[in-house]
Amino acid sequence: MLKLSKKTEYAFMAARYLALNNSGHYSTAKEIAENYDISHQLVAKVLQVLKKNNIAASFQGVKGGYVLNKKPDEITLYDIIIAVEEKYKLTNCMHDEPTEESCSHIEGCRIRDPLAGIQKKIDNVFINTSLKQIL
Amino acid sequence: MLKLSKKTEYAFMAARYLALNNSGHYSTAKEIAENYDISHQLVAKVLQVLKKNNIAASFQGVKGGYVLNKKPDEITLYDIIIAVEEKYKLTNCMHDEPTEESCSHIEGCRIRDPLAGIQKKIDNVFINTSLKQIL
DNA sequence: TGATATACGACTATTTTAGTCCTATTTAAT
DNA sequence: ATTAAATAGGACTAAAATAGTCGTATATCA
Ligand code: SF4
Ligand code: SF4
Repeated sequence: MLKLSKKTEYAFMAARYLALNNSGHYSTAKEIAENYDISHQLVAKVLQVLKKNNIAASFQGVKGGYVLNKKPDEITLYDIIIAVEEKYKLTNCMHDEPTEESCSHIEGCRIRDPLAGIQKKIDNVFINTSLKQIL
Repeated sequence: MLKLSKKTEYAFMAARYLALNNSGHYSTAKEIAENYDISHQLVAKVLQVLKKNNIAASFQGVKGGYVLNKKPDEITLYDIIIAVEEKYKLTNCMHDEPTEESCSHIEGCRIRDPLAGIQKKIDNVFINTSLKQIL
């Protein structure tokens, strides 16, 4: 309930690592995994997603790895969350255009609008926190 | 990921209903369930918890039911969440005193403190929204 | 005494999250 | 050329959290 997924935590960690190690060489998934003591493969996937969303840039091959694509103060935690979590929303009905599919109670529901307001405020918490602030 | 549980949604709905129907008679779980088209039993449980936490008062028997224990502007969404969700926290390590039990990565983790700050901000979103504001 | 309500524990099913495994491709160094 | 180290990414499994049901006890009114 209102918990951050490990995926997001790993993305924060990885981005943080890249921000702190921007000197010349590319940082690898393995390197990051060992530094934070987390699964190599999970970090690898998260990095791939960060790359896809232009938060990081990647280089393949033996001396390959990742670097950040922007300055740490230009990347918000919101950017990272949105990149990594397809389902970041307080309720199901906030994803697609609301239908019976997304929530069977949508008909009689009277808390949708207030919750949308809450959602915005929570979004803002993450929008207003840059990667730089968690270094 | 950062989703409200149905339990919490039902608690919001139930509290809202009680706030809007405070005229004399006690509101029953069945009544609320029908009004919002949700499971009778789930609402019942949620109401029991609200009672336990002094957000609502209950009366047993044939003409029994529930009423709010405070005015809608004296009840925050945070109160309701805390009542209903034992595990409302961004990360596992924020629950008990952090040990290896709560998170195996706690040793090398460098994002715990920043996340604690985020947690407070999110708490404040719910603390600063009263039941009255979602009527 | 029957009907209707709260109270509450145990259980099941479903969904989401976390994590692993496997294979392909790219590239630097030997 | 070959090998080793890296990204890229799909398929799969395991574990945990969520959602929902069932059954039974107790209280109260008519
Ligand atoms: S219950 Fe209401 S708020 Fe919750 S998902 Fe359904 S429509 Fe949205
Ligand atoms: S990874 Fe860090 S922040 Fe996340 S639960 Fe473990 S200690 Fe807490």
